Amino acid sequence: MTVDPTVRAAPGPDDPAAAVRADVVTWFDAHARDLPWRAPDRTPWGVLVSEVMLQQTPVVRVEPAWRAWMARWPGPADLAAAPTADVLRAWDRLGYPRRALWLQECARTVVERHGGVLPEDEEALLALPGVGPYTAAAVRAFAFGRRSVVLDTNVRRVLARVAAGVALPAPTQSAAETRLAAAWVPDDDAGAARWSAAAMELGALVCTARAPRCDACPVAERCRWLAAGRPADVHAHRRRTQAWAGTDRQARGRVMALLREALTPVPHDAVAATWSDAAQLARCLDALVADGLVVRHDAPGDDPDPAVATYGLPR
DNA sequence: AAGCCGGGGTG
DNA sequence: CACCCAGGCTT
Repeated sequence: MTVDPTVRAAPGPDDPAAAVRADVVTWFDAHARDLPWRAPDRTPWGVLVSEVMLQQTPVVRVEPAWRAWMARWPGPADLAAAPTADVLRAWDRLGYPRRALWLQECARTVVERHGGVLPEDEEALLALPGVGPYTAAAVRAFAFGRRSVVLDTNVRRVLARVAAGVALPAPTQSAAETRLAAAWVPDDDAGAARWSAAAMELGALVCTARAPRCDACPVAERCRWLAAGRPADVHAHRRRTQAWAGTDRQARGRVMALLREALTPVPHDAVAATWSDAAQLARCLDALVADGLVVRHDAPGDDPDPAVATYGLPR
């Protein structure tokens, strides 16, 4: 079904949502973290870089990486011209290195299709590699100060508790949830951007997933979940934590860590030493090559035997 | 809608 | 040691 993004919050002085928004924004003004991508000298491109890095990676790990990254490649043209191997090394251990690939592709698209200027239009943003509904909305709000429905894991959790009265949002995002979030976003551009930033910050610092600090919450008196006695998560039985040990993701991570450190192509034997299951490693290497994260150099005489090939990061 | 894709800090 | 983190892409 389609969701009308023009749905507005009900006006009026007795609107409880408006009261919550006002208090959350006031709290944000006093408690917002001093993050570099919020600094006055930030650029729209810098905001986009931060949003991509923050996809599933915590703020504390992103901050130093973002500073180094922006110092090295300040704008999309700089990143577009960089060797991909350097980009993947700079990504370091932020995780999900395909994001680094997408970010460079994004930079090249911005240069080629938008003259090196990040577009404000939501459709144009969504068309960029690695930019999905969240990131497009976040860039519109935080880089350009435009109204958008920013719905990340923090906002989902805040609305689940304050508005819906449940411990945590459902495992998968619903259309009703998007509609609710849209209804909570103020009409005006500046107010909308401020609310989104404030709601995310509240979710990150106070209304946390693990141990919420309701005693420090600016809207504790209006929270449906707290009023209900903080009932347990209804969806707990459906949540499945992703396995790690022995998975392809761990194997891929081993390979990428090895190749990031290598200054010259790595012989297959050295790659094989990082993983005991040879068949699994072979699959992962094929997948990494297909993803564009790894390049396989066949031995002279065009021998396709993977056992005598060498591996490296793409130039 | 569900599965896949890193890595590390934390309760 | 399970859980969580400013998600996106593919099927």
